[in-house]
Amino acid sequence: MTDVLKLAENEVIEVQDKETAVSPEAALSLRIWLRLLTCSNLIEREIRSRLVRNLDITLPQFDVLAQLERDHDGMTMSQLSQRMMVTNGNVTGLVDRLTREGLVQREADPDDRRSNRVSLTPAGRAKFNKMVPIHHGWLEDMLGGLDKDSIEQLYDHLKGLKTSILEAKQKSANNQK
Amino acid sequence: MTDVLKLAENEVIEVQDKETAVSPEAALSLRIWLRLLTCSNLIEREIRSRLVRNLDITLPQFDVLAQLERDHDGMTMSQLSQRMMVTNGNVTGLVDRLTREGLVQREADPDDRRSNRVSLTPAGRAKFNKMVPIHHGWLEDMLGGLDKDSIEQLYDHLKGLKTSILEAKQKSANNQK
DNA sequence: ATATTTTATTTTAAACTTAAAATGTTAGTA
DNA sequence: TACTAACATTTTAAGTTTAAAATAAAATAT
Repeated sequence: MTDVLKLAENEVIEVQDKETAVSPEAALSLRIWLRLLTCSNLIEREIRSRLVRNLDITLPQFDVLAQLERDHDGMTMSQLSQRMMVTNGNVTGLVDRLTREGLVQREADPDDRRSNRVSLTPAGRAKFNKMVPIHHGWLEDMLGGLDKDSIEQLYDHLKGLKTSILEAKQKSANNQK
Repeated sequence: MTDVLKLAENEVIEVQDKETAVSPEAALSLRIWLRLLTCSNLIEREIRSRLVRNLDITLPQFDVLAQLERDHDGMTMSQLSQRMMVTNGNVTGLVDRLTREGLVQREADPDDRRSNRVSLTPAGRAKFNKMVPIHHGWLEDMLGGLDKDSIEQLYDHLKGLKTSILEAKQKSANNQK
């Protein structure tokens, strides 16, 4: 029930997490979800703490900058919240704090007085560009143990998983009608 | 840059998320991380909202019950936080709220006055057992679009990913020394 | 044109989460 | 024994997150 990881020089570490704490008889769908969650949590926690320690920014704030970076015209609060997969109210607070830091800016949409357009400031863009290669290096470290083939196959299988989830979501949305 | 999902009866939904908002030229390690994160977020958000709506419990609280369910003797706060992959302080609050609800209980460890043992109350165990099959059904829905082979392969590849992440973690821990 | 509904956003309350500091306890050591 | 380090947990401050209610503007229908 415990992952034992063998490393160089006879080092051994034991890992106890959500996934390893589940019996092998448990349904496959549960086990795969827990393994997925464990991987996701491990990466996310590592990136989160490194961002704060080394680059002085929180993970959600980094995510906002990453979403805004590609759209030079900025985007609305709703678009931003949809891309980040969080609620509208959540984005309000994040953009407030980033505005206070001078990294993003809000502008009224001239055509729709309900909407704001949010975009990077030059300072925000500069800071993000400086962080990108460092962030990328961290990911390379964590995924570096996989050979090219495994990565490609994992990538494809995750595509299938994503499709399955979205189809289920769509079906349940239809049932609501 | 947008996922288009084709369903029965010419239905089409468009999805904008972290992953689809990234260019195909981006490094594979970044793309795979974003796809993994998207899958994880989609499942987690769905489970989270269904737990609150249908079973009147939050996801983190459900996670606590799930961890405690297998150990009839309970476990310490530290063990619990390690398994849940969250900080100690986080667990303190969760256990406080669950104790208030009467679903878990704290007991002093007779051998070590620093430690508490946390365990399910009968009410907590009963509630959890009632939730398990429902929770399982939700997962089956979301993963149901995958054939058996794909699932097995995905499961194996995630194992490799997990190992890669843990090895990187171990290496960076060694560099600290 | 007026009423209704939808959309975009913010606000609110409660819970969650982290990192860091603080507290109390145990173990190891000179 | 007294000092020190390690450990288990809680507390604190700041930020994150959700669901739901509130506000305001735009789109639609009658």
